[in-house]
Amino acid sequence: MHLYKNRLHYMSIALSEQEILRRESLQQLRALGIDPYPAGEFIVTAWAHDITENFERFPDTYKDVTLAGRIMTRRIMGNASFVELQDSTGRIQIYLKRDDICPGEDKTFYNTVFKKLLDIGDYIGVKGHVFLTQTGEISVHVQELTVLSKSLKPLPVVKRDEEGNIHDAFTDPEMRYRQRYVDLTVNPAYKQIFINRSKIINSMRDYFNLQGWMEVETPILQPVHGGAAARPFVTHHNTLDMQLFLRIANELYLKRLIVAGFDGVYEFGKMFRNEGMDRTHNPEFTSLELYVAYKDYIWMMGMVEDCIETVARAVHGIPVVHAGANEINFAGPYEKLSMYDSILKYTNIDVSAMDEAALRKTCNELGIEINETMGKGKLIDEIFSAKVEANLIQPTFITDYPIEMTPLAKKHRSKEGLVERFELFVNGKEIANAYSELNDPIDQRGRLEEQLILAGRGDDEAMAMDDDFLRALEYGMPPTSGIGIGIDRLVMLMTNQSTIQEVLFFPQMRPEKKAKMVTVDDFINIGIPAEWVPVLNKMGFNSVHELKAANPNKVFNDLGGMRKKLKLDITMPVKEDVMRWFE
RNA sequence: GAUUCCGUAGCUCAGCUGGUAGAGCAUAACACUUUUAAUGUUGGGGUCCUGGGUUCGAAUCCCAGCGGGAUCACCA
Repeated sequence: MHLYKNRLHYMSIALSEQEILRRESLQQLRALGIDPYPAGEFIVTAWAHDITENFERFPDTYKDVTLAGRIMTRRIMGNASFVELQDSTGRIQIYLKRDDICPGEDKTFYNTVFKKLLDIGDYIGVKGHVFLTQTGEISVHVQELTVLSKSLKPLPVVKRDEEGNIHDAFTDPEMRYRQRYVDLTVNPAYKQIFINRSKIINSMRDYFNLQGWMEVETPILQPVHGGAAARPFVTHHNTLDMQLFLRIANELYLKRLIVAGFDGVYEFGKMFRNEGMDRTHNPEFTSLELYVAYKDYIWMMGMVEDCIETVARAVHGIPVVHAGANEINFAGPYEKLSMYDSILKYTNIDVSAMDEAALRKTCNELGIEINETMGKGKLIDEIFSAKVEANLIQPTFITDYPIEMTPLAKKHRSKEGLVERFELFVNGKEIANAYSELNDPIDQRGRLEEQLILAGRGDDEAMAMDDDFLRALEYGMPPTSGIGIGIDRLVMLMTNQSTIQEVLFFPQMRPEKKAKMVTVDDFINIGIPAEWVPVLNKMGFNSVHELKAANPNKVFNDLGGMRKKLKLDITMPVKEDVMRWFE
């Protein structure tokens, strides 16, 4: 009890005035016999969006409704009040009359509980009938009100005027991302992005399942990080005493499942790459990987056209999507350009026959920065990135990449030096990457050995050797086509967002700065009364060490000042005692 | 990692060449039975991000740190 009291006392200094008031309201609710956090089920029969959409057509269906949500605004006018209630579907105005919710003599529930003890952000349940106010707003006339959950921290209040202009918007990206729960409460329009994200993933899953392909899960903790070119996160397993990596890709495991005899396998999963963060990169991101046996990359292009169009229709009803200033049409077929042809088209330079020296010269002429570690494939990629990518607004397949860039794809069936690979570009960004998968185990071993040489040259993204994967290939993998789709970027495209943070509920952030550990016991041990410890903390002394470094006379004077300022009803220590703290 | 801008009340933000900390909303009190950015009157609320420095005096000027945004580099 004593400890509890101290904690309350400590909090009352650390909390804002409004937070203290809400805690007091909480106690008063309990004192009135109202549980601010009731345990029982509250049966909801109606939702805001449905009522505002359908009330005028079917007024008779809304004569007895029960809904639940948060109080978002209150307009109290004496013995009648208007409240905007927000539930998962939207907002609706509710109308409360004192004598309706307090039919007897005792008006405490309206005058005290509703008017004084409830706040913006509190969850309530209401039962009543839907009607039209004099000003024509669909509202719920409340007969019964139930407190469902008390909110102790004030929500930011976002106001909208008649023209729909937003005032005092909650827009600080740091607060929005760190406290997504607040963001989505006061900016509910952002919920649509995440609803659409779910629709996108579900429509793809439905599409794949309809083809008879199987959803699988493969290891996130991997002893060898393979399947992509990126720096990994490293961790350690205690029992096995071994280094493990968080996967940068799942490609090699899915191929093992094709070896195992499945015709089609796919996985939606998080990948982890220990690299930069910006508006298109988060350290963990979601990819979809799909592998289908007996298919090639040409077949895969048709599958992608069909699948992505299905996704666009699932979200928007039509295959046309707005992305920034562009209008993108996902109805296939999409334009197909070989990598060399695309460079020819946008630069008038034919790089198809160039050797490494000629490519270096071309890069220099185009003003593209290069370095010695770059091989032929990387140089071509640099030219492509700099001169072509941004032009690819409508969905475009770029096909037939140089072999040096792509150690896991099959050699082109007819063109020397190329592989059977395509990437799908939309709105200037890569959305998907697909191959006719390399299933020749000897060729695969050779290609991974070339990667080791690149690594030796200083390329820290070169792929690692995976002997077990090679062993699997040696048993035999059927001809297979595989594809990877960056789900976050697909969602960005489909929801017209320019930053990845907007399509992730909890984007990676630096850790919040924590308040220094307050060592209450240490203060008490040197003779400081417990009730004065929070005051010292408030004055900025978070450890005994910090306190002892201060001027004892000033501390004594300041204690008096704080006592007055905070209107504390605690005994002032005598000066001799304070001086003793510093011995 | 580089450049640049920012950090003031619960929220959104003012605060000039340095001189006692401001507004709107929120909050508290009173009034008000169909309002809707409700209204009217009256209050309370601040570690001006942190730490140094210059100065008689710093939210303001200088330095360092922390945190965030934007642009660029690497990457999907």
